Parts: sequence; structure tokens; C-alpha cells
Amino acid sequence: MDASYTKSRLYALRHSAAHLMAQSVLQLFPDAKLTIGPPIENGFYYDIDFGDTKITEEDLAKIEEKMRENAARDLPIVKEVLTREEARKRILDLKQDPYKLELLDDIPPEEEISFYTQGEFTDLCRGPHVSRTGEIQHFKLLNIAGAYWRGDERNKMLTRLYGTAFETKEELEEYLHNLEEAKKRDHRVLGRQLGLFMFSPNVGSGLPLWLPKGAVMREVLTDFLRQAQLERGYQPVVTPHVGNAKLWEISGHLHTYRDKMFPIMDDGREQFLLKPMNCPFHIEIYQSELRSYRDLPIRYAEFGTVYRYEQSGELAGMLRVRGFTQDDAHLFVTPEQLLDEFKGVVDLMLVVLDRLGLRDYSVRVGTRDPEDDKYVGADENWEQSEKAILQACEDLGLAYQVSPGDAAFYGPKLDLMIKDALGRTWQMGTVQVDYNLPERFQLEYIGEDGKPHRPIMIHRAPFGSLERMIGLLTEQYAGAFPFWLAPVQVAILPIADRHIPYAERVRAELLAHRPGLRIQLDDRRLTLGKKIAEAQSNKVPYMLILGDRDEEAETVSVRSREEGDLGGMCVEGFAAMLPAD
RNA sequence: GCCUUUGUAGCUCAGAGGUAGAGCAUCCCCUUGGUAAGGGGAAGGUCACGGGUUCGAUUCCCGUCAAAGGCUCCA
Repeated sequence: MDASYTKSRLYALRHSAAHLMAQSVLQLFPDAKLTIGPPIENGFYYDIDFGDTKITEEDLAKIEEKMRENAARDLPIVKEVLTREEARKRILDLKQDPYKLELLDDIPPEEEISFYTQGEFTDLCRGPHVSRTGEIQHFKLLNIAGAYWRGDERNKMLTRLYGTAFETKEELEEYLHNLEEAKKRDHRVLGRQLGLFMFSPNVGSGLPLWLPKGAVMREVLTDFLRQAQLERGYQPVVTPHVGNAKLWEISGHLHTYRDKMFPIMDDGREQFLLKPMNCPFHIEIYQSELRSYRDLPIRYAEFGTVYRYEQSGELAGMLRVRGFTQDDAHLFVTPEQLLDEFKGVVDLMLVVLDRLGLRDYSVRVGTRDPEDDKYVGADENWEQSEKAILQACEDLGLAYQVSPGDAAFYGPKLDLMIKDALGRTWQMGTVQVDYNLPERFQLEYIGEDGKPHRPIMIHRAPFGSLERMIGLLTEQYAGAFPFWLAPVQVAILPIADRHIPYAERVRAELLAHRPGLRIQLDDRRLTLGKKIAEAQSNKVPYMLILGDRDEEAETVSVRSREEGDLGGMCVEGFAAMLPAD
């Protein structure tokens, strides 16, 4: 949230709406305990402990009704500053312990302690608020969710009530309308409509099945990246989906990552794991020979499918699945090469983003959370690698934000973050510096001095995963993919059966001009309008309509997805007007 | 995993304590057509699965599975 929002009247209005909701909740459920209730990007929420009472959507409607009554009372909202002792007493009087007392204890000594009161309702709160409840006119409660106290799953689960509020009725209605519109761009809806991918309960939760058109998109994307990587000195490798559990014991995954892995397979002699990451395999390849400093950097790339046993409640269409293909690579570099190689990777990521037409992304540098002990490796290595990442960002002029606690357990990283149709942020591409695995696997190269040295690893995936990337691209483009990515690029629509032979000729000629062009010839006996409607809803970039007139003149009638009827032209002319790639 | 919600034909959805309907898609027939859906007919459902209440459950209750929105965690 940017500063202009947090200082805006809208922000205060939503904050006050949260209070209005809390007031109404206490009228209906006097034993409820309030915790925190802030404004958020598109509205507000309040986390409330309802004890053993289950809150349902019917209650939400009642609460909203009560809110309208309290707004109509047009109560003044009054601020009051208390001392810490007075505040403690007030909270106990209001029966809002223990949560509010905990919050009170967190307020630093130099900060003032304020309460806001409207009618019989008083809440510990930093403010600011609007001046009267009557100002809160255009709001709606949206949904109920569970949320852990202080965001920690070891704590009690509270009930979170979400709502939104706006200055005007029009803005509220527009927001609700946009929510509906966003649902139409949902990749799960479009994925089915466009025949890209599916899930089947018979296969398993979070395990996608790629349909022919989605599989084509995967190939287009991998071909593109494979080429870009070849140009940058990457070498392809291929490794299995399963491997001996010992590998992950050495890597530390079994210790740190166990609950994210599918259960161990045990044949009584050996134990195997479905790989959650490709790194140990690439490391084995690195170690298959004695390496010289002259060999480095080594860049092993693999479109590797990995399996992670994500919590069931976390799965989200293609954006979070349990089996996915990373456009993975591991770079083995000397300390002197680290910065340049890191920059090279980020540069490749920017090329990829540009190609995909993704402009609206943010860069997050994930560093260690000093409070957390999940991280492995020496402090000086962490410091060095965090420094290298920040240096690379500076050198490349990237706008980034540092996010403590978002590092991988083995090293800091740089992530590309992109929003989906519903405004949720997802991590896409990632680059991670790793001193830990080289240590654990005792990786070495022989340096100029003839002595063994330890390389540094860089893990990186510009797409992140094909699943997430294609899911996200589907939402970004609302299914109308750019020409080079469209699963079907040209639909040939003969008007009547007698035009099919001509359609076949046109297809052959078009392929001669543009080898590999993805053409679909619709030779079904349907009306032209029907064929166009179908091709249009499948978002095919170009349609070629072929009837008597075209056959006679040796032309094709072109219809574009965006611009409609473009008129007749010869096949060569059409081939020439197609986008270059 | 936890909280809330949902699960009816391939898809989108309607329905009610007494044994289920529409549109689209599918199949057949007619239509050979010029820029977003020609006409007619047929077929298609253990109402997610398993228990319970009831004379009777797809409908009410419990459990399981799956999905959605959150929370915690990650490409």
C-alpha cells in the first residue's frame, strides 16, 4: 500500500467502516472479542474471536443491516488519549482482554495511546477516522475467513470479516462489477473454455492435465527459452523425477522441507523420493568430473518437473499445484563470477518478461529474517550474497524492494512478482544465490593455484513454472494470447464442403510461406457464422474465410480477432502481414 | 492443515422430503451457407462418495473427497 493511500480520506473511511462493523458485531454478539481491524488495499477487515459461536454468511447479512442502522444514527466519532494505565483499565472495562491488552503492550512508550468512541462503542485505535458514522454510506461486507491471531498457525484461529467501502455509490458498484469481470478472466474458467488444461479428481488434487492446446503453449514457451539459453551458454541436462532419499538428506531438504515432499517410497531396500527440486541431480552431474576454474561458469538447464505436497487449502488452479515444471537451471560459479552471472540471469529474466509482454511486475529481494532459525549456512556467506543481489539490482537500475524473511532456507533471492486477475500477487521468476548446497555436497573446482576451491551455485527460473506462467498469461491476456503464443494462430473456415480442397491448398501454401504456423482447418458442416463465432470465442488471432469468390480469385478473406473483416488478399500477402514471430 | 462457502447431464445452471429440468455441447435428419451461434429430432444423470434420520432422502443431519475465498507456507 502506498503512502498516498494510507494518508487518504478513503483509508480513514474504510478504517471507520471496520469500526462500524465491530460496533455492530458487539451489538449482535456481546461476548465477541475484537483483535485487529485495519483498512487494506480494496477495503477492510476485522479479526474477531467469537468464542465457540460459528459465524455464517447469514450472520454477515445481519451484521451489515446493523451497520446501516448505526450509520443512520450518525454518531460522532471521538478520539481520546489515555495513559497506559488508564488504557489498561479501559480495555478491562470493555472486556476486550486479552487481545487488546497484548496490542497495548506492543505500543512503544513514545507513542500516544488513543481510543475512538462512537455511541456505546469504544476501541483502542491509532486512527485516524472520519468524524461521524453517517459518513460511512457506501459499503458492503464480502466474506468470512479464518485467520490466525498474529498470523501464526500455532495460535487460535479467529474469524475474519472482510468488507469494502467507498466514497460514492458509483465507485462501490464499479468495484463490485470489476470483481465480476475479473472472474471471467480467471484462468480456471478460460483454461477450460480454451481447452488448455484441466484437473481430474481421479488423478489427484493439484495435479494438472495439459490438453492439446495448452501443451502447444508449453512447447512454444520452452522453445523460446531454450533458444535464449543456448545463446547464453546454458547446457541442457535431463534428470529423473524420482531419486534416492539420501540425496535429500545431504541437501538438507529432508530436514527442512519434509512436510512439502510427497511421502517416501520404500521397496524394503532403498528409499526414494519424488523430487521437489532439481538441484541435487544437477549437482551429481557437476560432480561426475573433476572441474577446473576454466570450466566455470557451468550452466545446467532443465525443464524439470517437480512435486511438492502443498497444503490442500493452498492449491489454486494452475497458480499453485502439486506437480509443476520449472524452467530451472543451476549455475556453478567462482566467487569472482558471482556478480556478473547474477546480472546475466536477471538480464535474461527481463528479456523473458519483455517477450511475454508482462510490464506490470515488481521485484522483491528476499533476505533472511534475523528472528527465524530456519536458515542454514554461514553468516558471512549470507551477507556476501545479499550484497551481490543488491549490487546487481543497482547496476541494472532495477526498482526493487527488500523483503526480510522471504529468502529461501539456503540463501537470499530475487523474485519477480505479478498480480493475477483478482489482484493477488504471485511469485514468478526467481534467482537464488546458494553457498549452502556446494558446502553440503562438498563441491569443488581446481583453481588457478592448483588448489581446490568451493563454487557458488545460482538457482534460477525466469518463468518460475510453466503452470503458473501460463495460468497467469491466460489472465493477463484474458485468453487472447499474442500471435506467437496462440495455440491456434490461423483458422481456415471453408464456407461449403466444395471449398475444402481449396482450403487444403491454402493451408499448404501458407505453410510453405510460414513453416510451423499453427493452422486449424474447420471442415465441419456448419454455417459460416457458427464457425466464426467459435473461432472468435477461442480467441484465434486470424480467420481465413474461403468461398466461391475467393476460390475464383485465388484469394483468402481475412478476419482478425481484434479488427474484424480485413477483406480479401492473396495467400502470400496474408503470410507477409502476419507478425514476424 | 485451519475458517467460511459450494458440489444436480460433457459445460453453465434451475429445482423440490414422494424418485429430476433448461440452454449449450454430443449423435441423427434437413439446410451448402459470405463475417459472432439456421431448423427439427434423439440420446445423455448411482443429483460427488459413504453413513444416519424418515414409510420414503438427491433434498435434513454426520463423515469423506473435490473445488472456491481467506489464514499459515511456497514456482
